[in-house]
Amino acid sequence: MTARPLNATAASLLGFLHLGPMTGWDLVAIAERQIGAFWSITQSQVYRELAAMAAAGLVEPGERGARDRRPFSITEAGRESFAAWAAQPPGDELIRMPMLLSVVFGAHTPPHLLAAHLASHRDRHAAKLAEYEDDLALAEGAPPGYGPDAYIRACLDFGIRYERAVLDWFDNLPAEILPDPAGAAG
Amino acid sequence: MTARPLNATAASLLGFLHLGPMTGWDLVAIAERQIGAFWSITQSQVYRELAAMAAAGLVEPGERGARDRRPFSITEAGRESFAAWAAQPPGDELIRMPMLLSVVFGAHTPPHLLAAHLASHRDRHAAKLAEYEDDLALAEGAPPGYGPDAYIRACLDFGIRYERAVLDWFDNLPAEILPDPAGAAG
DNA sequence: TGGTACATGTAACATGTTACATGATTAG
DNA sequence: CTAATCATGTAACATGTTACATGTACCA
Repeated sequence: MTARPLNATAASLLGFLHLGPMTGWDLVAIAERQIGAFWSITQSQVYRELAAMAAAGLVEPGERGARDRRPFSITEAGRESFAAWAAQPPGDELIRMPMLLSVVFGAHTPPHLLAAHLASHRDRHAAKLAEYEDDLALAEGAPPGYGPDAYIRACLDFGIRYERAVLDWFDNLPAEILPDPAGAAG
Repeated sequence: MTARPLNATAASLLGFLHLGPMTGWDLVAIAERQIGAFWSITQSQVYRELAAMAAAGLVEPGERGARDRRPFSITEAGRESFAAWAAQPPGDELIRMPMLLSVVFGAHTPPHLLAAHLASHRDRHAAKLAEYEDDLALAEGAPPGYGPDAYIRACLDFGIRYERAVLDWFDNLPAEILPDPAGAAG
């Protein structure tokens, strides 16, 4: 029915369904793991998009299994729709950093409070970096032909470079903004 | 009426209104210039939020001027609301990069097409970097006491580090993904 | 037998996007 | 006179978020 172009979220679900039939739950998990760093998806979105795509004939529900699992598989129309999406030039990135908003208006916040918030964010970014580096080590340890392909590794690499840049930024903030870099003794 | 906590978009409008009364148009322009890199706002959002905040008593419309300009000023309640927002720990960042989505599913796209899309994005990032670097040069050239404060400069610095990291990523993609880095002769 | 993880789904709402309608003012 | 820019606003829709309701199966 719907010839409307796919949105990126729906498209990514179709992308994963190329690997085989999956339930909404599976899709949430794989999306979180593989694209969570630069494309967040919530559970209710997944079920909503699956329902819409099923109505549009892009996916097909299979038999309900144990625990009411309902696997969806991609249809031929779904593959075509996905291919059309993939051929389009990707849109511009969207970055929303409430933390930087806090920084721009930093003059309105008690300095110790702003510093504490920044330190907390720095920790989170450090943790993410560590996580991505672990993933990369795993990827590189995988026997040839196994493990993530070059495309997926490139995304991991992006995450690592991004997090490193963010940490560098934290560590080079002027003392008036972040007096005592988290984790540093002196 | 509304004691509901501010959303970040509304809060940033209030933040700018600390500088003095502004019209919706002015706010769009200043937001685009100062926080556009990490917080996008559209015109219709601005007018909607202004209307909502006026209803909630956080801003007050002034007399209409030439060209029907309608300046809004922040009220005392608005200042309080903004201060409360600013004291909260900033939320997590949200990054949405359709380009990386294209990369993850890169195996489904004709290589020359993907490469062309990537090259185009690389150009855009290079342009942004140049723009931020110009801004920084301007900021550093300003006489002491004029020009952007340390907080605003820190955000600029973020933009520069971010764009550099992105460009480095492009320039280190494996040849199977981006065979001929844009702008490079050999 | 009780807690945790699995699994699906809905409802209500907030936020963001796109397109359009309308008109004033200015510069050439 | 006319095109560009300034300026406000609405309508319709798409997308994203949060909270909740319901129930299954595994494991200690």
